[in-house]
Amino acid sequence: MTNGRPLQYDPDKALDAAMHQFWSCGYEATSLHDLLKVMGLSKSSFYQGFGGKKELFIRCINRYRGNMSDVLVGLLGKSKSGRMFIEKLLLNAAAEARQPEHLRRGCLLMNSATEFAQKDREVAEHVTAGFKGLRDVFQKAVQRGQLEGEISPAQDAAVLANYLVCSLGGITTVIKGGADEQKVKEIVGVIMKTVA
Amino acid sequence: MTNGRPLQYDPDKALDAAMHQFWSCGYEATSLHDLLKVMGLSKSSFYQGFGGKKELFIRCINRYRGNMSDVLVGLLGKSKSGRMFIEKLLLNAAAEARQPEHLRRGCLLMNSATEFAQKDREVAEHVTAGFKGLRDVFQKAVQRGQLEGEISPAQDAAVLANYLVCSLGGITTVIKGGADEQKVKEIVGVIMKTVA
DNA sequence: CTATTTTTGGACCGTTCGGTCCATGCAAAC
DNA sequence: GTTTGCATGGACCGAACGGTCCAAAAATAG
Repeated sequence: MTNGRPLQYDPDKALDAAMHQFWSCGYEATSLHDLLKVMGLSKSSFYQGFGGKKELFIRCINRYRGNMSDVLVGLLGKSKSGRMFIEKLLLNAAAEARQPEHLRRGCLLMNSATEFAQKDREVAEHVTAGFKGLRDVFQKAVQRGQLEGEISPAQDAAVLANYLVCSLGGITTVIKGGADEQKVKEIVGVIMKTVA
Repeated sequence: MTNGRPLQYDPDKALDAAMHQFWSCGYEATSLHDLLKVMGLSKSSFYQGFGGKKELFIRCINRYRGNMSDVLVGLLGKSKSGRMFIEKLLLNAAAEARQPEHLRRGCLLMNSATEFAQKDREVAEHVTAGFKGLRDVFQKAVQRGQLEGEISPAQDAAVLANYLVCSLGGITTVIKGGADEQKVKEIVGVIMKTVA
C-alpha cells in the first residue's frame, strides 16, 4: 500500500509553474502542451497527478488566493497603519504599468472572473471565494484605520472594502487598457481621498 | 467593374452578430464554427468578406467603440446634467448584476483588454483607442458638470475622467466576481461622493 | 441569351486540441 | 533478489482548430 516509486517531480513547484502560466496567458489561451512544458512533466504524469486542465486550473486559483491572503495579511501586519497598507497595495498595483506589456498580467482572480464568470459556474464559485478573501483583507485594514483615526468611523467598513476591491480591479483594467503609471498614480490619489 | 452577384448577407448584421459572440465568449473561446453559425454564412463567404478571425475581431472592437461613443455622446446630450449622466452610466453598469450570469458579459473593451493586453500589440492598440474614447466622454461630462456647478472646478477633469474609467472597469469586474446589485450600488454611492 | 463578376457550399489541408492507454522503468519493502 | 505498485514516456485517439481552394451557382450589364 505504501510501496512504489516516489514522485519524480515536486507537485508544489509544478502547480506553481502552472499557476504562473495561467496567470500570464489565461485559461483558453494556455494549451496542455504549454502546461507540460512549464511544469516539466509528461502527459501521463500530468493526468495522473492533476486530473485535467480544468481541475488544475481550479487548484491554481485556490493556490493563488491562499498565497494572496497570506501575503496580504502579512503585509497588513507589518504596515504602519491600515490606511498606509491600502495605499501601498494600490500603488503596488499601479506600478505594473511600468512593466513591459508582456509582464502586465494583472491579477489571476480578476482575469479569471472576466474569462469565466459567464461560462462555468464551478470555476466562478472559486473565483468568487477569492474576491471575498480580498474584501476581507481590505475590511480588516479599514477597521484598523478607523481605530487608528486615519479613516472616519462614520464610513461603513464593509462598503468601503467593496469599493476598494472594485478600485483595485479598475486599476488592473486601465493598466491593461494602456494607462501609464503617472495616470494610474493620479487615480490612486483620487481613491485615497475617499479613504479618510 | 460594378457587375456581379450582390452580397447575399448583410455585412452589418453579420458583423454585429460576431461582435456579440466575442462579447459574450471572448476571443479564444469563440471558434470559427461559432462565428459562422451566428453570422449565418459559409466559410468561404467568411474569409472572402472578413479576412479571418483576428481581422474580424479588430473590426468588432472598432464597431463596438464606435457604437459606444455614439450612444454615450447621445445620452450625455439628453442628460439633465453632467453629473447625472455619470451616475446613470455607473448605475446602468451596476444593473448587470441583476442579470442571470450568462448575460453578465461586461464591456467588450475591458474584456478584450484583459484577454489581449499581454499578447497582441495590434489588438491592444485598438483597445487602448477604445479606452481613450470612454475617457473623452467622461471628461466632457465632468467639464459640463463643472460648468453646471455640480462638480467642483478645483477637480482636474482629466484625472477625474480617468478615475471614472477605472471605476467603471472595477464595477464590471466585481460583478463578474459575484457581487450582487446592492453591493454594487453601494460602491457607486462611494464613487459619486468623489464626483462633486 | 451571353458574358462577366462575385458569391457560395463544401471538400480538403495540416496542425493542434484535450485526453486515454499501455508497455516499460524504477524504487521501495520484504 | 524477488515482488509489489506507482511513475513515466510516448504511441495513439477522434474531434476540432483556423485556413485554403475550387467548381458550381447566381445575379447583373449589355
